[in-house]
Amino acid sequence: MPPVGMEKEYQFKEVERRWYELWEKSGCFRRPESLDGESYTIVMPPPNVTGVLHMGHLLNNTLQDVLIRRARQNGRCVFWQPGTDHAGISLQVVVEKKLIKKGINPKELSREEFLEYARQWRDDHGDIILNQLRHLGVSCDFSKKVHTLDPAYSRTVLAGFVELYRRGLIYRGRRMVNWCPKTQTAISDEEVLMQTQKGTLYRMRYEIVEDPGNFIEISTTRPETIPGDVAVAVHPEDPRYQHLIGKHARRPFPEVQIPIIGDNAVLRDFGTGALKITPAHDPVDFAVGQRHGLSAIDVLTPDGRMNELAGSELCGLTRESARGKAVQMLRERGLLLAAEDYEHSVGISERSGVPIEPRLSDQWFLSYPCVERAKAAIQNGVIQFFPRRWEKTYLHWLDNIQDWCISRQLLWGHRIPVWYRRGCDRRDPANWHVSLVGPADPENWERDNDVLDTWFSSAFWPLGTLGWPDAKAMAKHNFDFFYPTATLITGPDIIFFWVARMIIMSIAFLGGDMQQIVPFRAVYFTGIVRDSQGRKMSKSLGNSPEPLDLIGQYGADGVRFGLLSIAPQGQDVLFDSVRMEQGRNFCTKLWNACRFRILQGNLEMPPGIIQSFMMAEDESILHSLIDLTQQMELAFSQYEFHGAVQRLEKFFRDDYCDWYVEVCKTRMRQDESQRAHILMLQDIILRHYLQLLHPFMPFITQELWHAMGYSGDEKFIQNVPLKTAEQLKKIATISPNNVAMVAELRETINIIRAHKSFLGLAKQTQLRIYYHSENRRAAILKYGTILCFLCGLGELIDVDSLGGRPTTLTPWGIFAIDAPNNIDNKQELERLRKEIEVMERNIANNETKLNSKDFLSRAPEKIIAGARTLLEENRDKLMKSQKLLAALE
RNA sequence: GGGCAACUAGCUCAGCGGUUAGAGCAACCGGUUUACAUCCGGUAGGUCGCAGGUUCGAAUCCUACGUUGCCCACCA
Repeated sequence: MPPVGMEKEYQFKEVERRWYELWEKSGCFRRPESLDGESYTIVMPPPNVTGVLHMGHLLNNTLQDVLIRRARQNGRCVFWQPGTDHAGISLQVVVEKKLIKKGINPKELSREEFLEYARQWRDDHGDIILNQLRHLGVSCDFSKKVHTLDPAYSRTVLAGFVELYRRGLIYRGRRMVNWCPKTQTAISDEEVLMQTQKGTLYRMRYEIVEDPGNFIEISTTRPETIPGDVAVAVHPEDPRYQHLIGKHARRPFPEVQIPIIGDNAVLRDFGTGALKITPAHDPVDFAVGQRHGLSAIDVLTPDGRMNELAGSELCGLTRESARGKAVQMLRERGLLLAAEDYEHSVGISERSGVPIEPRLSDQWFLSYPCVERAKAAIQNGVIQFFPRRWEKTYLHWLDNIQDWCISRQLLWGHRIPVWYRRGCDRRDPANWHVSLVGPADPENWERDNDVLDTWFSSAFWPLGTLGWPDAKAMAKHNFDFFYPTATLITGPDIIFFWVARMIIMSIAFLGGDMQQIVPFRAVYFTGIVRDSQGRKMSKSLGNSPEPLDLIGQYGADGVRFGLLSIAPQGQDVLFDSVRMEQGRNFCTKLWNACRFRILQGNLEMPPGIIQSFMMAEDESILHSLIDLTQQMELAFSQYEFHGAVQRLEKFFRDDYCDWYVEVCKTRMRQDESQRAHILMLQDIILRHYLQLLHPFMPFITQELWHAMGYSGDEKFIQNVPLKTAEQLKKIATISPNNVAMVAELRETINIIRAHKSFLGLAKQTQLRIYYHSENRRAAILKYGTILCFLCGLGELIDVDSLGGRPTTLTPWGIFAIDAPNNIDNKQELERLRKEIEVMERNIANNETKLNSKDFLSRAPEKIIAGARTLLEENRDKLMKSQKLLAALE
């Protein structure tokens, strides 16, 4: 097929738009209908419908797309599952705010009315991120998109709940939970962020009832909870207070007698060593209360205000203002002894940013199943983490795992599939109905108003998207073929929220061999994208670039390549738009190199290597290509994309463009007969290189694949089988001697270039160069033209004596540029002296080493031999350099 | 309080027991003989955080310390 014309400039915008459209239209991102060979599945971490596309999405989805496209090249049966998450609390907050703006009070709406608004909002905004990701070139199967609130996926989630309940792992209980007073729902431990805050530690005293006029001193940071005190606790073995145990203290407001008790939970050396016990508002106190049969007095309302039990003076105040008021009341009563500045940790609700309130309430909890097996999956390597260090974090979490509060007092989400018998005690399990379909006589039942934690629903993501647990749906989705998925790409910040829970649920619900039931075989944890100064990207700092603008400016390929080039495995990425620019520049380079090949004309010969035309530099570039291919194979097996893109670029710029193509120019000028052979080799190299590069830069490689006429029957490069390094080796015989000789030639050229630069002769292109060589005369003769061309010199002349000219030492002999007599060789002299100095030092070091008995007796033979060779080489080189120096001086 | 990571050239990072520690960017010098100035050639720049130890040999392994970042933790 004749190559189509190529424009002088690469128009990435037009190219990227055109190919993406073609790809989608052709359905080549779709999960194949016929299931041939091995599957390769990735589930995309579903973006929140409330989310905004950010740099993290770009990095994450680039990595997934790289793996997916490479898998297609390797002939795998690929399925990349996209989707969106309903984002429970986050969406509810957004919609409530919007309603209030419109003058609608969300609290006055019925459940259904509110949900209608919420659904509308989701339908309007939910797919924005997925659509934006198309600009990045993601090749997921959009036709299989799943949303966590889709009816089918909802059934998965609720079926999971029902089954866990049936197994006795989900239970309802009145327990201390993290309460968010702002959103007024319980949240899980993982959603509480501990923050150090400056506060005040108050020292106060309660009077001993049995011993009027005497007091017990107590430390607290929360005087506003005094009305909830039901006891004072001391350590049972604390000699200061032992005698008070069994007596009573007078709680100041509302005034009442409370017992003084002994409990081991009290730390003797903290504060005064006496602790006020407020079971309704502190987890430790709650435990103490349980042990001593104390009641709990809840003095707060759900929105964080004091209630009537707090007494008339405090009732109605917020937590914060009640604290000030309580301090004032203590002072008035002469009970406040001190108020010291105090730094301590406070739990903050991740979602709303306000301090959480430990609160006693009726909630649904999950006792995690299969914890030991979930640990084993990592320990035995059934699931591999990249980088490995996250394994420890994961295992540590599972070692200390607590039951999970999964109910949320929200409207937006999967409503808990539990019904309570109307008018009966909801705490009695006899009055519960738990099922997917609900009770047969619904009129006698009321459904639980709560919904499930969003993370509970995402725990089923790899299962539910493939139809689990419905047998028909699973068959339709070819569950058995596509499960387990290959690699999960996500951030380490959700290792507990999501990764661990998916592993647990999958193991809990699927039976059989661990290899077959884990949700994925590898997890790659990305770093966080930060700004160039290492700060987190945030709206308020204004340091977060707009992803779509970046793509518009540098092209999707440029952005992908740039991002990967600065994203070492598991390390944070310091964003720098200069890198995107480099990515774009590399596209231009690639474009020009291919354009140059096209300008050389069509190739009329059938493909295949003609050994008789093969020259050392051909073998050398093929060797580099094979080496690159091998490195790519290794990189993919180790998830080392950062190094991979750097190697790809280095090969292309240094080995192919700046070396091989330049050599070819000379050769073709010298000898037209080689033309076809050279062009064919370039085609072989470019063709394979485009394939290697394709996962990273899908658009330009596709465009060039087409423009270069490589497409043949298969229009899309991603579907063309990629040759392995082993297969490549078969296309030609490569002699290591020839490769080594080319390496010497390249080094010789580098040295002569530097020499010329040192002498300030860069502008002179027609100067002659003299040489004297002991054993490389034939090679120099053969490659003379190339050498002159690449060094920008005129003519090469073999001489016995180089006279007094400034000379330089290369692997191929001594070279001397025919410089004007008055040339300033000061710099060259200096360089030579420095080089001699370094060499002398090295020789001395090496001699010492080789004179050491210990070294000779203990070091391996190979190392000793290496040291000997090096010493000899250096001595020889030193001798020659000294001669050169003498001649120059 | 416990844990994890990082510390190598001005910046971002490779190297993770064996010859003289590398790359990209930035800096500096120089270059357009028709693929490419979105390019090419060259130069300079490092006692590998600090102190010990193991070893014939340490940037690399061990220990302590320092600095920074992150995670976990119910001292009120």
